[in-house]
Amino acid sequence: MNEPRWLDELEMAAWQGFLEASNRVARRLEQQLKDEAGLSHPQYEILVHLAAAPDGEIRMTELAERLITSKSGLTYQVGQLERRGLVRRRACPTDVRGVFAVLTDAGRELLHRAAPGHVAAVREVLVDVLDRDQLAVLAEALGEVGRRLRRA
Amino acid sequence: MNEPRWLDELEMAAWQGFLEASNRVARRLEQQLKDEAGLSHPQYEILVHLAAAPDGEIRMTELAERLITSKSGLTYQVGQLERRGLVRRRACPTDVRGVFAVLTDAGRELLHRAAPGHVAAVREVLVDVLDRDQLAVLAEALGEVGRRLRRA
DNA sequence: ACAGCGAGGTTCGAATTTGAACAACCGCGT
DNA sequence: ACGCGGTTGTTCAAATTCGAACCTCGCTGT
Repeated sequence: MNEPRWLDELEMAAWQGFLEASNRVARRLEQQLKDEAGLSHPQYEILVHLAAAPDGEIRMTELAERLITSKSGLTYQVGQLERRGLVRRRACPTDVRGVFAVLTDAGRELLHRAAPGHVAAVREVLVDVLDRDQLAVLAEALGEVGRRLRRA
Repeated sequence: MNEPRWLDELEMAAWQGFLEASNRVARRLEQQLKDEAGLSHPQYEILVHLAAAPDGEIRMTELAERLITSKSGLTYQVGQLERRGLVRRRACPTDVRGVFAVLTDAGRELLHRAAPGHVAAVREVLVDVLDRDQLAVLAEALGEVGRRLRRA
């Protein structure tokens, strides 16, 4: 506990900016998705990842890692989506324990309807607010931040 | 409902980087604070804001806005901190409805003990990962993102 | 003075989240 | 073959979050 290297002005500004932007953006998108598509952000992300995967299906554990959420949390949300017919579970043929989350037609359809509004919101709150240079630095810098934490 | 403007590669990289970094950083800090100080991140933030305020006290609504949380959420967390003697409530003299959240000595003390480890973690996951130029862009760009959402 | 509009906080119920505990199972090494 | 450590997904209780309803009260216009 000998070296409290505090943050200087620039570091503090970056950190606080990051914190505030994270919270506000998350809050805004949560609301937008709820209003326009009846989905929570975690649920929307599940659909997005499934839609991007081959055959629209991903193993539960793998999906939980991509979504950066707990396994139990994913079990719950997939359950919710399953009740609404947007996702379905499929047993893994090669591993009895394994379970695939599979995007249904209804799920894919809802995603198609929800995506435009969501992208528009993402543009409004972040992408269209910044210029190309800023976007490039964001991608580079935050990409590295994420990558490091992914390993740890 | 005309054709939506999808995100190009750079925009997508920036957005995904932002999302992943937000989640992973939040998750990491949450864990760090819980382990080393027995505080959740929202709780830590409450202490920080109070410590930075004149007389270590802030009105509930004002505090909720700064923390970017709901009023009811703040009521709950202040309740938790109060039970632990880290914060105390004080009636507002000029407005009977008003309530100040006040940092206690114990709260200030715990914050002093928790801060070094927290700052170290912030450095480890974000600040020390980036160079000065990147920090400057982050501060500028995300500052603007936050500012816009604050108004809306 | 006073009615009405809104702000300030809390309370309430419903929805989520997390980690720990569990049960079942895979597959490597001997 | 067989034992065991490590995985997989779910269940469970506890903690947290949110928004809506609510009550009290401050402020403004008349």
